[in-house]
Amino acid sequence: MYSGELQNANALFSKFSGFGPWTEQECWLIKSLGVRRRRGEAHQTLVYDNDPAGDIFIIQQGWSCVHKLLPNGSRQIISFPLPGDIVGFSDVMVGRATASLECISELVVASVAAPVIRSIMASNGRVGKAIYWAVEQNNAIVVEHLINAGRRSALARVAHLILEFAVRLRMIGVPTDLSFELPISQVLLADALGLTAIHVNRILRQLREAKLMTFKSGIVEIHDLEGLIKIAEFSEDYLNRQGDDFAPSSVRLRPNAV
Amino acid sequence: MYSGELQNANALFSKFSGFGPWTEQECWLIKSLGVRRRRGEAHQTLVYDNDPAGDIFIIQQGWSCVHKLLPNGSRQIISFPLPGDIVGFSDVMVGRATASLECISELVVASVAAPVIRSIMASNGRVGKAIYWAVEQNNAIVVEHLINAGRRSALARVAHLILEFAVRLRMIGVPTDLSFELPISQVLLADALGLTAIHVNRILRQLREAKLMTFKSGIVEIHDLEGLIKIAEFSEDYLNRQGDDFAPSSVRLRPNAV
DNA sequence: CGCGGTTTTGATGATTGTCAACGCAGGTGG
DNA sequence: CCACCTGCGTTGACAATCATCAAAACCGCG
Repeated sequence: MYSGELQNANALFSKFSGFGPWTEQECWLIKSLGVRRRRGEAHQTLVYDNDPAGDIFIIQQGWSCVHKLLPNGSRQIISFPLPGDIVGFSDVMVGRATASLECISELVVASVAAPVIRSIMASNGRVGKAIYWAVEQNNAIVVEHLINAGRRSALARVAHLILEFAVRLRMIGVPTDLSFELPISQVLLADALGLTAIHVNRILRQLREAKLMTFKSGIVEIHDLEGLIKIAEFSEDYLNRQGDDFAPSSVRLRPNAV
Repeated sequence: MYSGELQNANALFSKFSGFGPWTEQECWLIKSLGVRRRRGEAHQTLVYDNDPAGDIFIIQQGWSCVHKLLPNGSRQIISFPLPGDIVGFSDVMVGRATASLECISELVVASVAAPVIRSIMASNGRVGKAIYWAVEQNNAIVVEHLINAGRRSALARVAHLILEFAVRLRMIGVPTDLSFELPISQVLLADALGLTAIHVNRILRQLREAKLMTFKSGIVEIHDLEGLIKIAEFSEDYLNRQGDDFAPSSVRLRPNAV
C-alpha cells in the first residue's frame, strides 16, 4: 500500500524506464538528475509564487500541491504532482515561479539547476524529449482541471479527480487495485475542484450512498468502477498520450479492456 | 479600431520585435515561419481534438478559440488565441491534438511543419527561446482561466476575461484606449468562463448598471477601469512575464501607473 | 419577407455556499 | 492522567448563486 514512498530510489528514472531502451549515457544522465536532494516538511512551502526560479524539482517521495493564492484569501490548486513529476519546468524557462509548491506530507524532491535543464533541452536528445513529454502531460492535466471546474457538476468533478489519481498512481507503479491511499484532506480536494470543503464532504457521502466509492481516513475504495467512470465522464486518454519518438507503456484503468 | 486585422503582415515577427535586437539571420528565420498561409472561415474547425498533429499554427488575423467538447455536449473553451499566438505547439511535440481549434471569424494562420519547429527548438537559439516564452505565456493564461472557473464569482470572471483581452490586445499593438472590438458572442464567453450564456448576459447587465463597463454589438467600453480591476481581482502580472534572456516590453493596463 | 443566431428578460428550481454546531483524534502542557 | 486546543470531518438549516425553461425582441442575411 502506497503512502508516498517509492521502492525505486530515483522516481524519474523509474518513470522513464518504460520509454526505453536507453543507452548507458542516457541512463546516467537521467539518474544524474536525481542526485541533489532536498526535503520538505508537511505544510512547508518549497516555492513561493513569483519567486525567482533557479531550480526545477522532481518529486521523489510524498505528496504536494501546486497552487496560487488569491487576494481574497481563497486558493486554487493547479495540480498534485506525484513522484516522478517535474515541477517548475516552465518557471525555470521563464525565470520566475508562476505558482507555489507546498508540501502536503513530508516530501523528498530532487532539484536540478536551470542551466542543466536548459542544456539538456537544447541538446535535442531523447532525454529532453522525455522530459518534454512529462511536462506536456502535466499541462494536459491542468487543462482537464479547467474542464472540471468549468463544465462538470460537483459530483462528476470529485469522481473525476479520484479516477485521475487512480490512473496516475498506477502509472508510477503503485498497485491501485480499486483501493489506494490518498492522504489528502477534503479541504485540499475542494481547493483543487473549485468547491467548498463542506460540499465535497456531501458529494463524498453521495458517492458512498450510491455505492460507487468511499474515501475515509485517507483511503479510497472504488466499489463500482464503471459507474464511477460514467458519472465522471472520465476518459483516461489525456493521461496516456504517446510521444512522437517513444511510446510509454499505456496504463489502463479497466484491467481487461478491449 | 481592431477587428481581427493587423497592419503587419507577419504577426509573430511583430510580436517578437519587442524582444530584439535580432540578427539578420534570426529575422529571416522568424519571418520564414509566417510564409505558409492557410485560411479558415467562421465556424470552421481547423484542428479536431485527438487528430494526429502535423503542423503548428501561428494566428495572423482573426478570432478563434481552442476548446474541448464533452460527451454531454457542453464544451470548455481553453483559450482565445490572438494574432501572433502559437497554437498546437505541445500537440506537435506529442504527436496528437489535445484540443480543437475553431474559427470564430474568418481566420488567417501560418502553419509550420513539426520538424521545422522541432529543429528550431533543438538549436538552442534565441528564436527558440522566444517561441518557448510565447507558449509559456499561453500556459499561464490557461492557469488563470482555471483560477477563474474554480475560485471567482461570475461577476469577477467576466470582468477578468474582459481585462485580459484589453491587455493582450494592447500587447499586440491594438490601441485599446478603454474601448475595443471584441467580436465574441455571449455563448463563447460562457463556454470560456464555465457559465451559461444567459447568466453571462445578466452579469453584463450588472456591469453596465454599475457603470463599470458595457459590451454591446461586439464593442467593449470600459467606464471605470479601477473599479473593474478591483472586482475582477485582476493582476496583469501573469501576462507580463520576463524571459530569462530577453525582456519583452512590459505592457501596463493603467496608462500612468507607478 | 422569413429565417437562424443572438441578446434580453422573467419565473422558477437546482446546485452550491455560508453559518453554526458537534464529534473525533492527535498533540501539548498542566 | 486529564484538560485543553487545534485541525479535520460531519451534519443541519438557510441563503446566495447560478441554471433551466420559456418567450420575445433584435439583427444580419438569403
